Amino acid sequence: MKKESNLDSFFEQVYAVARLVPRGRVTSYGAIAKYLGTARSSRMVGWAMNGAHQVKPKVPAHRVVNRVGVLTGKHHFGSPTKMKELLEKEGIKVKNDQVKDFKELFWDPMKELSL
DNA sequence: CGATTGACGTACG
DNA sequence: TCGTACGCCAATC
Repeated sequence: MKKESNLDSFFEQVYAVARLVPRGRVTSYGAIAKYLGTARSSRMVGWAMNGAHQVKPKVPAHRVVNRVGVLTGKHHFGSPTKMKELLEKEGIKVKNDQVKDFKELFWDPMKELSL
């Protein structure tokens, strides 16, 4: 069985960065997309997350939100509140499906990994 | 096979 | 400054 999911696919790159997000931190689709050089293909990052649950190891997609810190993909975690629960469990405060202090909790791959 | 949608973001008016 | 339009690429209908 051949698996081309070896950093070859754009999705795998997204998974790699998402997995690098430290606990208690969050990042945005655009940040990952831009880090990969496809800032305009931010949508693809979201699509990649679509398979994040079936990837191994599992990808902490709950730490990935849109650029405003809104849990846009909360509905894809099985339950519309699962994402919020996971974030709060990591110490991240979520209010109205929105991450509090998102700017402070924001984990920029380009800045952290490029440092 | 063609059109539409989708976990977003940037550009333009 | 706020609102609207477009782009991106893949999957689904």
